[in-house]
Amino acid sequence: MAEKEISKAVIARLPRYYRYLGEVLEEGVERISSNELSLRMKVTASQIRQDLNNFGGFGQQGYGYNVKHLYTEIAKILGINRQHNLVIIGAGNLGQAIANYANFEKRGFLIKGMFDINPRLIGLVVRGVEIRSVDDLETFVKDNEVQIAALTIPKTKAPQIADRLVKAGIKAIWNFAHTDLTVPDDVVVENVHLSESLMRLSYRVCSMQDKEEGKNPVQLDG
Amino acid sequence: MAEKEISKAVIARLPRYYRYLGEVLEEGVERISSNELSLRMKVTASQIRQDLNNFGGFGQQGYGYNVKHLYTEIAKILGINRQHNLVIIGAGNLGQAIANYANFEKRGFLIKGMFDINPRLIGLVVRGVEIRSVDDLETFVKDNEVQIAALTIPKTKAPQIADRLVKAGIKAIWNFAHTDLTVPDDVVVENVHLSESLMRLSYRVCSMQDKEEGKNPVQLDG
DNA sequence: TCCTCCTCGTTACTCTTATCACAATAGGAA
DNA sequence: TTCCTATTGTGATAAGAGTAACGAGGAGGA
Repeated sequence: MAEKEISKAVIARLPRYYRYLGEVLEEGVERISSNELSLRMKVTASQIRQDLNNFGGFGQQGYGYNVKHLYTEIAKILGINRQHNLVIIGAGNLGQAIANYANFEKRGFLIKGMFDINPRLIGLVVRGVEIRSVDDLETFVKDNEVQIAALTIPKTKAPQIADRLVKAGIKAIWNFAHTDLTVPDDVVVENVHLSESLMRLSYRVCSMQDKEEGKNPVQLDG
Repeated sequence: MAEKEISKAVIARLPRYYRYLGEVLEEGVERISSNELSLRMKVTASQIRQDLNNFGGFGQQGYGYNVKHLYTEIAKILGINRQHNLVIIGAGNLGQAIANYANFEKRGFLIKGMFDINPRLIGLVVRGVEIRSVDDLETFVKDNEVQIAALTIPKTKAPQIADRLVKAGIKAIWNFAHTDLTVPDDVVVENVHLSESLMRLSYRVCSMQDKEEGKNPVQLDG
């Protein structure tokens, strides 16, 4: 039980391993070596072996990894074999997009409720989930053992809603609002800052352009 | 023109600096030291100084950084002072959520068009942008000098659409499809894999739970 | 004008992360 | 059963990223 802390970078890669293993599994492949997987995923075989070894020896020398077994083991590690109850705060397009993504349910994420302040939306039903008033948030979270809240609301509203969620006993916030949230240590926040993602893209586009333009012109004293 | 390669980690932090500087600017603050900013952002002052220095000395000893100047310089670095023409492929909830986010336009991202295969959606107008048939994709991209495509379509359709975009001369793909795309070296792909983000969240929730449950029980032999 | 203090830019150091290399070992064939 | 091959698990090494420390040089007050 040495409970060695797992690096954040390793965790970040696990879902991708999981996705590729799922594909391999669908192809009917029974076993796979770290080398084969590394070719598909374009990472080094070393990294795959070392990453997996953080959680125990899933492979066998001379054989490789059993795809099905590894797939389910990673699911256990990620906790997507358990059920997570989820609410979505903000029933706009983004909130509805999340609600409509069916695969989340396959991974054990069960959307229990949606909330909004817009009276026109309240009462509507999205994929069998009713949109409720945020006034009922605390009661609902407690009654339905909700662990995770997806926050798809404007940044101005996000901090106060986050506070209310924390007080209601939520364990994690999936934050799409364009701001950083302050929460107690035992509450997890996973940020999805789309605007930052787009800015990174912009940087890379521009630096790519600069590079290509820089190549062509005649160099001084080339 | 030593063109030292900038680390990916540094680029990833720039949008966050930009966001905080924007807030500071709105507060009417004229100058800020790396130390003050580090307290707000909860990173070390060293890191801020070192990150910024990759792009030149924006500060002054004994004074700090001029907020407005630094803000515009980071915008230049990220390329969000230039205009980027954008199309959205997939006019579902996610595509519409992106189209509706007004701030993207402030950052120079101009949504030129939206595309879908669903005949019911074609012809509709979202925020002044008409939804078109994907049949018209190539022509539209060329005629409107579109650089960036946001891909909010199912993973099964994503690779072929990506190929078509690349052939039409697109420079970057903002990929929301749950798959990895293969593109030439001079095309940029920025992935937003929401399901992976949710799995990381799941891991952290579970390991937090395990930790808390592990603390409480009586230890064997204290 | 001069002096002191503040804060940057930069170098040195530490810690983390990724890669390499190889011994150990299971599988499969003869 | 025994040998050979394939491939893991892991310790050593290299690369990268983050932090600390400090000299240099304006800013601002006396």
